[in-house]
Amino acid sequence: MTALSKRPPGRPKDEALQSRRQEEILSAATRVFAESGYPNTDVQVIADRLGVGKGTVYRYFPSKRELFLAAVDRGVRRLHERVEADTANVPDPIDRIAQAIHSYLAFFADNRELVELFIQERAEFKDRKQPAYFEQRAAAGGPWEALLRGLIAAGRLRDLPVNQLRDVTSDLLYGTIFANHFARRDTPPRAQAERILDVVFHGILTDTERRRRAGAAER
Amino acid sequence: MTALSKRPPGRPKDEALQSRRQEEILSAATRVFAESGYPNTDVQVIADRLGVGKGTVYRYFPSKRELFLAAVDRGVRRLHERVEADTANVPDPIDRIAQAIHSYLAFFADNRELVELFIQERAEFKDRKQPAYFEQRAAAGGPWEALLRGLIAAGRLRDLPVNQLRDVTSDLLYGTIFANHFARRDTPPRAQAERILDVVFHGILTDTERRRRAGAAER
Amino acid sequence: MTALSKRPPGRPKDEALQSRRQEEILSAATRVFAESGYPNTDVQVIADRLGVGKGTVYRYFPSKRELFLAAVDRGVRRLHERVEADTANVPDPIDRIAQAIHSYLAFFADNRELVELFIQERAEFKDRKQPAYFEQRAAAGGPWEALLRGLIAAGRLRDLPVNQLRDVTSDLLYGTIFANHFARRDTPPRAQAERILDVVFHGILTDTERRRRAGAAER
Amino acid sequence: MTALSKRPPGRPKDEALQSRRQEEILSAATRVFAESGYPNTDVQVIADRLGVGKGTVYRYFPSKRELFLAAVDRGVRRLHERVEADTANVPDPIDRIAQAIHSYLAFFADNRELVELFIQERAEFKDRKQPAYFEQRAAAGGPWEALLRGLIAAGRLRDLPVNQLRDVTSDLLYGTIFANHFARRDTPPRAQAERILDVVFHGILTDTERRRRAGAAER
DNA sequence: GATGAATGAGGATTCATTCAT
DNA sequence: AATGAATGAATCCTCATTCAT
Repeated sequence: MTALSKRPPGRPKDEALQSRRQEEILSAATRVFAESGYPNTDVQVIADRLGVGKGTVYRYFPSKRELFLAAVDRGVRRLHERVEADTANVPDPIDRIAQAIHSYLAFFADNRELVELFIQERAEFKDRKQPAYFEQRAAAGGPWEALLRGLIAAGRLRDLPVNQLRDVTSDLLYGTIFANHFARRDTPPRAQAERILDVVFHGILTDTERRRRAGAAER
Repeated sequence: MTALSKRPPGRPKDEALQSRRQEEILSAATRVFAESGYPNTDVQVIADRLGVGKGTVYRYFPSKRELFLAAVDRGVRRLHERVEADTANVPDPIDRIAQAIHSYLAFFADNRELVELFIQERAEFKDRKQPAYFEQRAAAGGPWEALLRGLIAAGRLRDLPVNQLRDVTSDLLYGTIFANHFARRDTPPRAQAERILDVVFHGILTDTERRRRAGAAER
Repeated sequence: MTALSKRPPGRPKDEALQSRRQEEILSAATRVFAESGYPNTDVQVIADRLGVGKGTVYRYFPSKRELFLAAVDRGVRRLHERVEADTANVPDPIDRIAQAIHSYLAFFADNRELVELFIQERAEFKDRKQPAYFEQRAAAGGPWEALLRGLIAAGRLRDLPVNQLRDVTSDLLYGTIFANHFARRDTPPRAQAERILDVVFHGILTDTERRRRAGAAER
Repeated sequence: MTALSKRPPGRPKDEALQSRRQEEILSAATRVFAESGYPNTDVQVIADRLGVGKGTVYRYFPSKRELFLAAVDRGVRRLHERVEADTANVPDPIDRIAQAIHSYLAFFADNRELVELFIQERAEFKDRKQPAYFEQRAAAGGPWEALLRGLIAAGRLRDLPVNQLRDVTSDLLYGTIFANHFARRDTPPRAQAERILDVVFHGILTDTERRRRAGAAER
């Protein structure tokens, strides 16, 4: 609202308040859903956690389902923002990949409860065409594919299908955060990122073994 | 029972019936849970699917919860058996790894519903110390670690911590089946296994890039 | 069946076996019902206690309800028989009353579980015109009323309505066995009978007080 | 709340409503439980009787069991209050006893359904250490024992153990209300109290018979 | 006759959602 | 706007009874 616009009569709607409230509710909801699971979560408990009435939660989200999905979407969005922010200023493309992997792991180390939400989304809302996470992954994939293509053209990455590169890496990360969570692993993100990168970049075979297999393949 | 042995009065217990029924119920339950999700599954539906009464299901499993967990455990067991059977006669250890990866992917391609169950187990039964899948993974890990150690000693695998090798590979597979399922990918297991192995064995960098990075690291 | 009667062809029905079985079942049922209460009692448990199949119980009693009521009726009958037997040979009528009271208390001391059954009968089967106990009490009351009338005529009992004498005494006994049971009192029947008789026979007032009240009443 | 105090947002809690509702529910529950018996009572019926939803009943009492026990406790409390109120201003201790007995019988004549509840409590909740009625009886017994002791010291009551006096009287009353209820007797409490008191105060023997027995005892 | 496998009606309880205050 | 009292649809599980063997 600029200084020039006519201020309407009566108490102005406080839009900022609205979205601040919404943010608070989503934050509390994320924690509670992660702790108790979607079906075992009472909306009442979320309200209690916030110190507001149950009706208030319903003023901001029309149903438990919408509240949950909004919490998931918020999580996916925040993940994306984090990775974007952390990689924006990394000049070398391969370093950018490395940084993205580290940011990803660090984000989930800081937001363990989101792993739960992602699982629950899938367990409860099988009707959603695709989980929010995968929608995002598909949507945000373009720039990364371009980056990979560039690296192949530059002779820095092996000439594999871009899809393959992307899927293997994404799946590995995805599996890692699940496994971290389920097996209650507590590896620091930095170390974990390095180990993953070492394998993804160099593979697990020794040079000798690689040559042997290359020879075998030729024959 | 010989002709001479006194037949006890009344209807004889049929032991075979017991376990046949149990198996049938678990199979139907797996499908229904996967389709509808644990909380949305009415035990009545499982019974209907089998053409038996609800009470019959409860004769064999004391609660919906136990039924579900038994279905999960059965799935984990069958996965393990499949991988065991497929790898038992592969002489070369590296081929054995490759075969295990292929079997794993093939198993889940044939039993898509199990991915759902694994998710649901985690979503609903957060109290279980660890999901059945991870318990199994920990329990069955020993032989694979020995195999990896042998390969390192033989100079065929890079001298990385065995843990790292194992976790990265396992996590990658784990992430793959989830992603396959969620993103509704339909890659044939054979092709998918090859792509994964290509990356895991050789990494994604070109030889040139590897040398460059090695040089950079030295300095 | 006399020695002269023609034995019918085929295996003779073993009537004695029938009623022995029935008796066994009632005995077990009495215990289990008393322990667990009617609605919480599984017919299965009664069968287990006897080491027979559930179906067998149903061969002898058409329903859980009938089984329960038969157990109650058996209890009432046995109480009656016990009192009859114990008092039959007591010549003096007042001694006979005293003996009846003692027998009654002794019977319930020996058959605590029957108190439970009487309660449960009333709690569960409010449709029965009157509990079995009270039916019996009404049916068997005649001889006792005659006895009381005789004692009044003989100037040994105060000239009170026979009803009053009977009801007060019966109610006192009835209340006593309930209270014994509920308050887990463990007074020996002999002592308890004596205390009751002392009050019932002589009242609780001193002679002085009785005279005082008699004087007051006259004025 | 003064004009100045800030009224908190939202619908204010109505404390009075709470306890009014609770009382209404207990009253309806008492009637329905008495009519149908605990296990045959559907909470829905209680709600219907009140014209509220089933959920409302559960808002005030966490389970059918708790609701029932609260109804019993309320009954015991009301009985106690009635007797207290009726006897408080009776100066002569023996008259006080007489009044207590009358109040007790009158209370149950007015609240027949409570007899049912007491039975049902015992039949269904055998795990409660002691039925509410007996807990109350033990708890409230002290003053009465003191009163009896005083009367003995004053030479107005026979020198019998206070326990005996109390138990016999209590048991008689207890048995009376049960018998009234079961045998569907409809004696007015005033008349019934008088008959009971007549026996309890003076006993049933004639003076002649008492002397005879005293003489016999001496020899 | 005896048995126990199968059944399904019945009932307690929960909790998302509504709406009067 | 905010609240929390009220609601009733939804669902798990039990167990008396039946009946094939």
